[in-house]
Amino acid sequence: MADYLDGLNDKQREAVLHTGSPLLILAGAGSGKTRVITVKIAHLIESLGVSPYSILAVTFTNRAAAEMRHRAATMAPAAADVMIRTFHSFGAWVLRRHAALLGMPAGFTIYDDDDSITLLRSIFPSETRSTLTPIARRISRAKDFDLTPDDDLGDFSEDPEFARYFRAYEERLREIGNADFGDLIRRPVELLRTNPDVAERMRDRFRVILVDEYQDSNVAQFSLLRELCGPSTYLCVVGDDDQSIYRFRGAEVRNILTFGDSFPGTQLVRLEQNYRSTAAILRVASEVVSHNQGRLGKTLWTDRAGGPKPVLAYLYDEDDEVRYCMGLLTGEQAEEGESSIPLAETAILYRTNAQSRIFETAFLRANIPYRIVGTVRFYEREEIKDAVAYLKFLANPRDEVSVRRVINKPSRGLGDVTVGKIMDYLPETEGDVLAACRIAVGGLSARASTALKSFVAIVDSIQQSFGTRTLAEFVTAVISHTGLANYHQEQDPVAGSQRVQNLEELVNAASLYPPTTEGLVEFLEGIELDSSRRSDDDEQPGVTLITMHNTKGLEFRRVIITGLEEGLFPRGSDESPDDLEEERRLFYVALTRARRSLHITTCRTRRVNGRILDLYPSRFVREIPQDAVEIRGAAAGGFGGGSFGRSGGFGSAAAPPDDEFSPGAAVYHDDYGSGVVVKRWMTGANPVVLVQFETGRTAQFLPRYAPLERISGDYS
DNA sequence: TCGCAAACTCTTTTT
DNA sequence: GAGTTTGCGA
Repeated sequence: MADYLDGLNDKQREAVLHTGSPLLILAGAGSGKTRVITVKIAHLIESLGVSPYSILAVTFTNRAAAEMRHRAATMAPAAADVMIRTFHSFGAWVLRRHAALLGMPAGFTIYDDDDSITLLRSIFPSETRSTLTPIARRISRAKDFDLTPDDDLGDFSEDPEFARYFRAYEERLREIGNADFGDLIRRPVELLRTNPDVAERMRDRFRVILVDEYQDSNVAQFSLLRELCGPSTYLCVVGDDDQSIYRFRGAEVRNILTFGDSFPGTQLVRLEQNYRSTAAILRVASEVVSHNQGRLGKTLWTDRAGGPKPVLAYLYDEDDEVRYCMGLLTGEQAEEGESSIPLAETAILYRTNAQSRIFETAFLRANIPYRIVGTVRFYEREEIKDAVAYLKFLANPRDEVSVRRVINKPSRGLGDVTVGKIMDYLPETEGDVLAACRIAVGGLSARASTALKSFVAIVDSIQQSFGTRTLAEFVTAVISHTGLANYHQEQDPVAGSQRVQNLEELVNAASLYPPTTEGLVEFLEGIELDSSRRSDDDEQPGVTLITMHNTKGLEFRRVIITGLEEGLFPRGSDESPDDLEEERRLFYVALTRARRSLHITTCRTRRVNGRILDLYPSRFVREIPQDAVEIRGAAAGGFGGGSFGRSGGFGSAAAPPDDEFSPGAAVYHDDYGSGVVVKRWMTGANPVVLVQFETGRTAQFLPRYAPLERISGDYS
């Protein structure tokens, strides 16, 4: 037996060696999932003689794809030829090859959510961005479910007009010839369904399909798998229903729950031995997730006994939270025997990106090195999107959205009115925007006409220089010719140089591609689909600041999960039981990232959007058995109505009757003094009140939890 | 058409 | 707090 099988446990080995029927590997957190997939790839190639060319491995993130590629190739060099891609990148690969069959230009580029909104705005100029944003989101969601405007969209919107928006959007997108994220999955499905010969060839090529993180697949992705799998395809999916955290973007836990029904004869292998965390950490995680109903069920175990008890810290506010974290980092408050955990082995986790700022500011001031994962993605930076828009326009001359972005950037006197006039000529030019500009020049005011001429001249000169030098040189030329570099430099002298640096990074990235149309398109696709690309590649080791979502697949020696407050995590708004369970799974993911040391913090007060909110510990905190954690901070003293100190477990809140706080009621708050309730509304099941205090400050509270009392003297 | 200021609202998570 | 919309003056 090949030596790569050494060191696998029985279940892992069973999963690797399995052949024949479809296989579902239910892999708990830290159970060696990636190892099993990579060994399986090596085994398929080296022991079973499967051609690497006929293996397709699909992941959800570029990071996971890169890691899998690396590990597989290390084990079996031939694995370098395996197609390992994200779902979206695979979809783009399929589309690129068969674009003509779907009436798309081969040089189509990809619209992100922002571009979709711009497109909607160009179709419905009288609607504001804020009305179109939710529509764009719904369209995107409908596509996740493999739906078209002709399908029954009742589940997506009560608005009967929704189908109209959706249809108009689809029509315009097809005229332009570009694809949005949803199309990267849905249109390949369409292609395979309507072109049996193409589907046949595809199935002939990919004899083995492996899918990672299957619990996060959506309906459209399931459809794609369905079309790709013929009677002789070997399909193996790996996932963990407890780690499904992307429902909001269409992920269907049901895909994994009902996998066996969809693919009859499925074998199930459970990987339940955890190699990552201590028993103390696993206990917390298991207890928390056991509160969920919809589970396949799975018991993680480890033989790694011992390790410090996880710490639950009750803190005053977010500043206190920062101090607490810094204390851990600098070793002042480190747990026994753990003072030597290096910064690079520590991660601070939070629910929303906005929570990172305060850590960033504090760490900068205290000179604590940190790296922040995933806030402003490289491609989403304004200057990058600008430069890319010029390039996209070059790749697809019908790309109205990109033209709208840059036609007046830097400002050359071409406003909405003029742009509208230009676009009116699109039908005459079959959508070619540059041609429309050329026609429009004649029918404009002298000023606008001159401005437009200069834009056309710039685009012309860019076009002519394309292909005459390396792609990097070309991109450099675009950035300087268009005036973008100067524009961003002057626009903001402080941030400007950073922006110019980012543009230089874009040039760097371009140097990897040839100066051909194909090279350009590939370059753009790489940028559009890989948001993990970072502009500041100073990979100095430091604390990791990261959202819980982003930690999937990662692990750290020490993990600090912050902001365990009701309303923040779980996020309170419009919570359905399903939403709540998803939040709980997210907590489970966060907890199981920790190898040895785990801290959980909860604050009684937090500034959210400039307002100070009184908060109550997350219900998830109450789901942790008291004896499973060491409690630090203000827990014993009690606050906010004394709910913490009560016997019978933390969290037996003494909730005042809700109707005490109707508008007009005079109230007294322990910290802010007296005031009047001005507004009262419901957030989920919780009433929220807005109080105007005599000091002039206003604040929102959950009266159930806040130290807020009714006093005599109504104003109503 | 542009730039500025004031008002307003909405607030997750990501390919 | 940020991003967006709206209104006004140049």
